[in-house]
Amino acid sequence: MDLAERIARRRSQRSEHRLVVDWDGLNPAVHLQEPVGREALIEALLEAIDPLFDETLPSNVYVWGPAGAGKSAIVTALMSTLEGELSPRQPIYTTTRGGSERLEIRFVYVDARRETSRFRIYRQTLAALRTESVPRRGVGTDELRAQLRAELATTDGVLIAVDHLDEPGTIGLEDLQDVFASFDDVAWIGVGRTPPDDLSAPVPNARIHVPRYSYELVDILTVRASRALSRNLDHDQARRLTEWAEGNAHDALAALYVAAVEADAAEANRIRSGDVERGTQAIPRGGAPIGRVLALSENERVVLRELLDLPAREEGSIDAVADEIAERSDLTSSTVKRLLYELAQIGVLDRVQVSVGSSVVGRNPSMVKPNFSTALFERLDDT
DNA sequence: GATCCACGGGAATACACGGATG
DNA sequence: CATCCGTGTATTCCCGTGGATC
Repeated sequence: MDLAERIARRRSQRSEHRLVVDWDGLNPAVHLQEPVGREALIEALLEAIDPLFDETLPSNVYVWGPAGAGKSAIVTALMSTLEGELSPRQPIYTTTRGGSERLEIRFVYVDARRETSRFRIYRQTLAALRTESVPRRGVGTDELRAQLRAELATTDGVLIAVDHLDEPGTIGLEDLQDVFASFDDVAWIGVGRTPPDDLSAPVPNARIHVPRYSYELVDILTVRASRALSRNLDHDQARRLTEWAEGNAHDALAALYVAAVEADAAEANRIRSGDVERGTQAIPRGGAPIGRVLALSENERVVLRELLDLPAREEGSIDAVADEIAERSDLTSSTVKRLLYELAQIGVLDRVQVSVGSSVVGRNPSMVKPNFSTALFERLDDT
């Protein structure tokens, strides 16, 4: 979108009193093409993968830092730009025997929250590299690995970024080493929260620490808001959000998103401080990131949706809640119960002791409550 | 026929608590 | 008083089965 177009769009939006021009601009799970306030880190990352620019694969890299520090933002932006700049837009070469066709290094981003098995990682990588369809079932992991190996031969190597390692429910750095151990023409960037010293697996020498945001977060909110809103965000409100979020960009953006929803619903022409207030109240600090929740399987999200729809979800043991949800879905109570426990284990739900009357015998039941922004989930979880 | 993996259910383990035991 | 035991529930762990796909 060029400048004139942007201006025109704003004017027309303004005249319709639309505050929010582009919801994705505020979506914590969607990253900017051009990260803000992380120039030094990007430089460090480029340095680590420098051999690429001589058309050789770099060594593996480990990127780590706390939640909401912008790891995904940097890595996704880097990978998509590299794929755009250094890889052919479409493969136009024909493989002439003995010909010296110039191959290319390719770039793939994999979200370990979605690709939870070795099979899926191979599959996702393969799907990113080739245009023909990739089997989902009926073919073994070894077969898929062989197909990937064959596909790699048509490239000069692949740099694969695997995000969200070592989170509850995702594979770890150790698994990643193993998955690509037998590939010479693959280098990877592993991304996780765990400090290298706390990992038992061998960690690549190239390590990039992404620290929590401090002042930069104000700029990020400001830039995001300027893209997403037809009116600028007050500097004070941006500051208030970053302080409340203690530097966690996800939480700050999520709160801003909800604030925008409030303002939009009220047909306000700017985000008011009451909106920000309600935004912050709608986000559990340090809860599960919305991207985590959206990456859950269909049935896990069904369970969450039903849970949120339950008339009185504040009370009710897991057992009782599972029964109710089972009635409203085509899952068994037993399966719903298992899913609820699993969601609690990965931090999407919180388990809280239900204060129970004295008479009962046996272990005390607990109930679950969401540990993520339900407002955001309800808006972003389409289908 | 092979393969992956989501379901579903049951086995094993953890916990709560009153009462018995040392 | 500290520990163990029995009973009843909650929670975690595990694995066989079957659907969908190749």
